[in-house]
Amino acid sequence: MDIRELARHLGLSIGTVSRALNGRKDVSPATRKRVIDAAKTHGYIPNQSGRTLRSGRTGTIGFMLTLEHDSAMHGDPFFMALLEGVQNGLSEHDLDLAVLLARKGEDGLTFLRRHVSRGTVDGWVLSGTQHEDARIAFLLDRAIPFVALGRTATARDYAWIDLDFEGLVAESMRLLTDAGHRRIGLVAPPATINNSQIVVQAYRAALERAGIAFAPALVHHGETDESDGEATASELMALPERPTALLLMGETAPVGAYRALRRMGLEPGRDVAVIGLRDNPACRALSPDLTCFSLDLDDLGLALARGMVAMLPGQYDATKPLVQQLWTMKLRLRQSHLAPPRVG
Amino acid sequence: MDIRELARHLGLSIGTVSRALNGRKDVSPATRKRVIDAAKTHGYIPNQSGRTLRSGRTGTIGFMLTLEHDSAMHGDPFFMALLEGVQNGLSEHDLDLAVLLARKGEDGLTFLRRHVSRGTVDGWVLSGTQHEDARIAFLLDRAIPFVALGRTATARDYAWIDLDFEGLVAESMRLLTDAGHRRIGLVAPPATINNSQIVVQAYRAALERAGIAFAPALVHHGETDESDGEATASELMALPERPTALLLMGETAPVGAYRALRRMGLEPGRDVAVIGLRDNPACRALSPDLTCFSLDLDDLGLALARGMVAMLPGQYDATKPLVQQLWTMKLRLRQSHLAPPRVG
DNA sequence: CAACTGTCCGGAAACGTTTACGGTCATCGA
DNA sequence: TCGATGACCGTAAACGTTTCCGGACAGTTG
Repeated sequence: MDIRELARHLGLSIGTVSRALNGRKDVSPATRKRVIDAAKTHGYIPNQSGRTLRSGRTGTIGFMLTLEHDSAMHGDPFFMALLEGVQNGLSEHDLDLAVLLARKGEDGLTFLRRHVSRGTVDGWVLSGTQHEDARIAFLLDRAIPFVALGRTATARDYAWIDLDFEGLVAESMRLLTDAGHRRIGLVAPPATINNSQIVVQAYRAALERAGIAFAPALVHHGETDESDGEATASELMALPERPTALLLMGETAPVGAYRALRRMGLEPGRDVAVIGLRDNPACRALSPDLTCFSLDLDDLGLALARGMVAMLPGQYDATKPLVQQLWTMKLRLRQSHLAPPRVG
Repeated sequence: MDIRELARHLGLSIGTVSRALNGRKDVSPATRKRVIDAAKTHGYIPNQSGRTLRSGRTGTIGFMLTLEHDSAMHGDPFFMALLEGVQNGLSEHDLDLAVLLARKGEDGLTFLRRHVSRGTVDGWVLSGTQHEDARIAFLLDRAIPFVALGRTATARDYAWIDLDFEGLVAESMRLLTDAGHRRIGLVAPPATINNSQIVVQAYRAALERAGIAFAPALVHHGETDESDGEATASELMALPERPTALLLMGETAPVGAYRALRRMGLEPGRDVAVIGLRDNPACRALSPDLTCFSLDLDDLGLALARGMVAMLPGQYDATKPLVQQLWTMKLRLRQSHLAPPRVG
């Protein structure tokens, strides 16, 4: 069933049917209703290729998932929950969400270039932003709508939403330094990831505020999944002057860290203070309960969708400021941070 | 840069350029090379809408994610890891993967109908198959290629890959009944989900084999996420004759169950035997270590991709049998199942 | 040498939709 | 009453690509 057939059924021209369905002017209310009813009963749904080819619009927003640098996301429940929020926000504007994965060995830029020239989607939600992110420049240069989940180093203006890692780290560090901890291990994402830089800066600022010297050995950059959490926790605790507290900026890193600590005969929350990143199922499974931060992913997804829609040609208003939001996460005080600053 | 411009650059016709790029006959090796080189240097990538409109092929496979009945997947790391495997398998055939989410309040069938008539993708990977799944019939009727992750009740023949829940439950039950457990609580997915039926059947068969009467009160159907795991574990343990063992068929249900047990003063693995479904980060965080089953999601994803590709028009061979695989999961014996069958 | 065969390429018609542009009425104000 | 103004609808040209068809030419065969 295509538009031609539907038009024939109605005794109308193709053009009128199209205008009626798309809510354009130059159609009488009576015929519009007639067309819409007929479309419904005949189950007519416009072919997307034809529509896109002509109008340039796809009605779909792409969520770019690279799995390239962020292997930490594999077992990561973060995105699954986020996606639903994004789709809900987009549904309000009759848009669909398509999560696109880069191919094996394909870097983010060629992935994006490929999909952009193919015209797969109308706009992009970017995640896992690097400190220097070529994707941002690429999209800005061609004026392609996007919103980034995460900031980057660029001076150029673009729409982003990011978690308030500064605040999160500052709050964690205050908690620990106030309790007397002076050697605090930090597990941060790979240095290329923008958040990693932010985390380390906030960490150093907190140290300075507390009058503690910065010890590079206490900071570890790398993947932040479970196995890496285990490996780096072991390394940190094997240091000659080992830390009395650990700050783990990964979704599942605490799971591995707990295991590493126990293997060394150390009990989290009693012998070593531990603070995690986000209150996810994996972290909720830990015992003693992990002190970490919580976040409503549905809301975050909704905000991303709204930010995205605001960038679309129909909605875009150059006079309005771009969406640039910092999302604070709420500290969940539990037991794992309670270990006193005992020296090993 | 479109094909017309590229053709002009080369002094060739559009048709020849298209044929050269698509590896068709009727092009001399010399000009083919010239065309391909020019396309690369000029960064020409065919527009997908034009291509699809004419050929009917999109070069994309859709992974249908409903989030409708399976809210258990929200915090579920299962799919994230699976998707990468699927994409890797599809990349071998130059196909892309698009994860499509149903809109809020949109049921699976209308979602599918919408995308099928829009021509979004060439084929589908279905998950969360219901016992009576209208999507299967819909796709079969229109001869649209698909592979389902999960079986259904239909007698019709189609491609599927499923986890061996029969074997998984049988092995778990044998473990428990051999140890003397006679009251075993079961937490299964909602009854509409096909796996739920299989699980319960295997559960009942195992009981019969062990000469134990079936007690309906010990079986709970419902969501199997963390909070539901907590709620149903509480319910089951509040029974007048409470179970001495729990079999939890959800990714994160054990996390909630552990919490529920401890709140009642019961220690998993000592006072109550617990067996979980899959060895994911959340379950690895539990202590005592959860006895459960492991599975290589990369391989599973790859198999899904291969099964999908085999259904595509170019590859489909009616003489070959459809992909219908049962994937066995390996039992990981740890501590949580060790509780003796003490009566409360 | 004629007829045939095959290789390589250009021309042009699709695919299904949107949308600019005219055209036909009826209505309205002067 | 007549031109002007809208309201409404049909026509046709795009959008970018694939693919069928036929033509030109060279090589091969009888």
